Amino acid sequence: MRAITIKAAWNGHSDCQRCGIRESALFAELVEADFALLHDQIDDIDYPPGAALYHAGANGDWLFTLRAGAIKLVRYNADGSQRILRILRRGDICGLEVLVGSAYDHTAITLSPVMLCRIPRTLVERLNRDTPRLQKPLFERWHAALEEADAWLTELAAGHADVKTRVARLLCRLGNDGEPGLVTRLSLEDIGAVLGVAPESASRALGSLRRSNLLADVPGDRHHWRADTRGLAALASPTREN
Amino acid sequence: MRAITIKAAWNGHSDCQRCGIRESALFAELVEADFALLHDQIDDIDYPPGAALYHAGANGDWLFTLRAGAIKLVRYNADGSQRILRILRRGDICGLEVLVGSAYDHTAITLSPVMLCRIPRTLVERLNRDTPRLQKPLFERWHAALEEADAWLTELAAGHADVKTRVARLLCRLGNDGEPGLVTRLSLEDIGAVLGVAPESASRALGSLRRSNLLADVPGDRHHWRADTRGLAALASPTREN
DNA sequence: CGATATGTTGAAAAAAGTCAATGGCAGTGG
DNA sequence: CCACTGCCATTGACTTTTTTCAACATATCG
Repeated sequence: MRAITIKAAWNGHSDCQRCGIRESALFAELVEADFALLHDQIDDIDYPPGAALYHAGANGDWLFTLRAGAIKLVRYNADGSQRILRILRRGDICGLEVLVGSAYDHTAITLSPVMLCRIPRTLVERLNRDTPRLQKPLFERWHAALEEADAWLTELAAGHADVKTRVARLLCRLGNDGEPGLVTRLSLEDIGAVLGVAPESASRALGSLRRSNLLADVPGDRHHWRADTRGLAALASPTREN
Repeated sequence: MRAITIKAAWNGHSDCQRCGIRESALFAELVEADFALLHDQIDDIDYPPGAALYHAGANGDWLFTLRAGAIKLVRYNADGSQRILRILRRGDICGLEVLVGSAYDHTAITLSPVMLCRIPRTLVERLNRDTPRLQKPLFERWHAALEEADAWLTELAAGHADVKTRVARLLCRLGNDGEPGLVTRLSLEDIGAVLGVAPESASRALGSLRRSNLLADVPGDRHHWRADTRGLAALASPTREN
């Protein structure tokens, strides 16, 4: 591990009322009056790939809403190896746990250039006290996180599916909403840390997918792959009729 | 799979104010006045082993608090195999998700004789609307469920640990609070469904643990094992100094 | 007392891990 | 501009772990 000096770029305060992901954001159901409280408290920040938003166990003063890019939530084992527990995409929230305890449960690291909103914990707590409108979205966020964890346990964890199948499933989950066929690229080490396999095994699985024309590099773009989403999905689901 | 006719025994309404797990229960922080609302709405029910509390996708009208015994939360794959996502113990809640959507996310099946409280969804919703005291415990429950899912992903899912180690970790999690050294017994199929391994592999791991005197059957009790918790923990954690 | 479930064990096959060598590519510094 | 270095990915050969298939044991239940 090397020390990285990351310069996060501050883009000013967020205008939540005109936010591009407003309809899916935490504050979707707030009304005009509520937004007065938000003014100047939420910062709009960019991070380069590989930046740490926060570390597991650290005291948490902020929640984050991801507006573009991808973030991995990581936990480190006693032996120093990492395990990736979730990968967050546009519209996802991270750091929700600071509303319960005050420490972060995971380490959050950017996988690509990231644009996000940084929301003070105290603001969410105050809004939640003052209006009943925030509670439902908060419950829904908890539920979504749990659903995601459950899906990883069923689809991505070992058992009844070989590495190639699970890599295909992972790639399906990494699809970019905007451009179909474009998936965010992970390092072999990261794929290994998601699936619990050796990086070499991940490489062999990717190689096999490439040879089947289900996956290809994007020339000049080291942050994405080009993927045959339908083909991968067919491989990923055991929908064979026999 | 065989059809089972299960007769659940109704023990009358619960007296939440004098509940044995009151301090850790959902309603721990309610005050005297709130309990008036609870009267006669919460049922105290017993289930035999192998009973289904509810099925994934079914409409959910109840939450459950587990007062004794163990419950598995299961999801079925397309090919009919089961995956166990969590195992709930005394004090745990299941069915929280009905507060968000109205359908259950998993199938809940008892692993042993179970005593639980059945709470109507509408009651929790009303209480949560009328008093602010329920929100914090609800958030904490969501958080606890997510923590548990994350722990399973890191400790029990494959990767950097062989079957024997993971079985040892699972057994550590199955310890009974009341009687140290007594752990709730799972079938080989269930262990397989938790760890994502074949039942035969689970059997071999258990055999190895038995031969090391870390595990033994309890004569006359098919619902428990006797385990050397310290020895298992030593096996489970990679805390070797070398 | 069979009949069915569940658990155990052995032997062979398959999957994945490990170790090591190689190649490409980006960034660095002459 | 080019060699050099470090990082990451790929590939092969070999080892280990786990699965699979099968046979057999044990227990429960009508």
